[in-house]
This record gives sequence, structure tokens and C-alpha cells, in this order.
Amino acid sequence: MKEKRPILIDAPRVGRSIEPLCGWYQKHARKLPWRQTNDSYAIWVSEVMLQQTRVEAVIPYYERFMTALPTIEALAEVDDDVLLKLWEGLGYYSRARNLKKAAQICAVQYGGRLPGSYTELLKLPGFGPYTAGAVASIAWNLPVPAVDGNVMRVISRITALEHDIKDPATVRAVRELLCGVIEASEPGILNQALMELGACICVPNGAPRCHECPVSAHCAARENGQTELFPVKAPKKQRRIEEKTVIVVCVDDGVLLCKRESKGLLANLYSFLCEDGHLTKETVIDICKQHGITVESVSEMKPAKHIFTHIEWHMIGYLVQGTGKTLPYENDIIAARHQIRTAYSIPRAFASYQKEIGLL
DNA sequence: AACTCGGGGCC
DNA sequence: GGCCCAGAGTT
Repeated sequence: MKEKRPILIDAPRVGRSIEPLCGWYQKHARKLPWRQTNDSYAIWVSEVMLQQTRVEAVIPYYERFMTALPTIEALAEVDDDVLLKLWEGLGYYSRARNLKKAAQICAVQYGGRLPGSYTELLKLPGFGPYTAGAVASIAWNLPVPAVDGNVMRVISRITALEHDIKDPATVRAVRELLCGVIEASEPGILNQALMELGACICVPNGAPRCHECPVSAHCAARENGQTELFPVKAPKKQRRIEEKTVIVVCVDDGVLLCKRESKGLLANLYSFLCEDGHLTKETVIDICKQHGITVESVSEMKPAKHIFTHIEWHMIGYLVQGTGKTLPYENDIIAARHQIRTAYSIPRAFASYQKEIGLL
């Protein structure tokens, strides 16, 4: 049984930290692309990309995305495959789908702009408490918190918070605490300063760089020599293992691709034939026939492993040479190699097999 | 409250 | 190999 305790946070320490923190931010903030604009759409796109994704990974995606889709109207009208191709490799692809959905709502209901309050933002798909708070505070300087993993870690250390920072109740408590102090500051600066400190100084893995920290004098974990004890994290959950058989079918100059289902893992992305279980060569030939392929030869490919957050795929692969004129499944296509590179979004799980046939 | 949903860069 | 990242949606 998990003990339930009231969540008490040392608010005065947070209050004392704000001034030095914001001062530090204005001197030391990294010059990131989305910090060079006041465009709420650009800030929105960046915040969605940054969900569960590191800054360095986002930068090239962000630049490419904003060039291709510079306005909400452009996003609202973009073809789904083009959108997914822009997102290919970023992961959590429902973020892209919700981004477009929300853009369409903005186009129809709000005259092509984001609605201008935290509460209205929160109603849009893809906007949770963090993203709504981030856009409202950074783009419009509205006094609402934006609590992400960085902020939780920073507050956890400053206040020596004994509760699991992943627990939604703890996140709510931190959000409410910040609601009480954010009025007395520049909301956009404060929120970004908390995140910047978490990303650059009060780091997640490895020792925090307390000697460079503008708040070290106010930090409870630092005072007690307990920076390693915070943040408190819940025990990890276990991943399940799934066996898969990847079948790469080459037909003339093309490769067989299958559009994945519209729900679930890697929804709407393209892949090679991918079946449950580790199948034999004979079964593979049978499956190829079902897909309208006349098999000429089959060879084994390298086994591969791909790790998702909650699943581990153990893949074996077969390379099939064949011919096929009619494809009975409507989600199957024969794609030319250059099309695969430029038009079809293929998740990283299949990278090993893309490389093996020279497609990556 | 617990699960689902990607991928990569550190340690 | 594990960790966690400028989280949100579904059940």
C-alpha cells in the first residue's frame, strides 16, 4: 500500500529563488530558434516538438517544419503524409496529428489564430497543462505556470520535496505553488528560466552543477548535501518483449510498403511487411502470396532489436525478391526507392532493414 | 491511477 | 543496459 501524505512544499524557498533565477536566465539563456520570435504559432510548434524530446533533437525538425508550414493555415491544410514525413524520427506521432487537428479548429473557429487564454488553449487537442501554460506565458506573458520534467526536478531539489515527481498529484501541487508566485514576476521569463536551469545546471543525469547555479544559496537539497537524493522517483515499470518478423519485398525497382493502422503504435506510418512472431521461411512465402507477390527467392536478414518506452521488439527479417502486379490489400503499395526517401514516413524501428537494402 | 505512445543521448 | 527528456490522450 502506498502511503498518502499531504504534499507540503517549502514555498518561501521558491519565492526567494525567483529573482536570482530570472536574472541568471537573462544573461545565460541559450539562443534557441524559437526564442527569436514572438509568433505564438512558432512557439506552439516548438513546445509540441519539445514534449519528451531534447532541445538538440528538435532544432533541425523545427527549422524544417516552420519553413514548410509557416502559418496555421498551411498546417491546417497540409497532406497527412507530408506532415508525418516532417515528423519522421521525432516519435510520439500523435503529436503531429493533434497539431494539425488543433490548427484546423483555429482556422474554422478562431479566425486562423490560437485562442488567447490558457483555458481556451487547454481545450485544443495536444494542449495539456504544460503546453497551454508555455504558450500563454511565453507568447503572451500571461501569469500561468508551465510545469515540465525540468521544473519538477528543479523544484524538487530546491525544496527537498519527498514526493514522487512523476505522480500527477505532485505535479498539481507544484503547479499550484507556482501559481501563487508567478504574479510577482515576468511569467514567460520565469517559466523559461526554470526549464533552462533544469536543462543546463540542475541536470537529470549526472551531478548537478551547483557551483554555477544562481539558486544554490536557497536550495534545500544543497544545504543538506543531498542533491543526489532528489528528485524522488517511483520504481520503474517493466517492458514487455514482442517478437516480430520483418519481410522486405523487392519488386523490380520498388519495395513493398504497408501503411499501418490509424490507431495504436506508429499509427499511419509506413513499414515493410511486419508480422507478429518469429516466422519460418515457408510461412513468409505464404504471407507474400496473400499480399499478391510471386516469390522468386528468399534470404535471411540480420536480426534486430528496437526499444520503445514500454515495448521491446525482437525482430528477424527476410529479404524477398519477387514480382507482383495486383495488390489485394488497399494499404499495400509498391514504392520506388526515391519515393521512400522523400514521401513515405518510416519509423526508426525499421532502420536496420532500411540500411540493409541501401535505403538509409 | 495506470497505460499507451518514439526515439535518442547520456551515464 | 537503464535513465529521462520543455507530456498528452485513453481507459
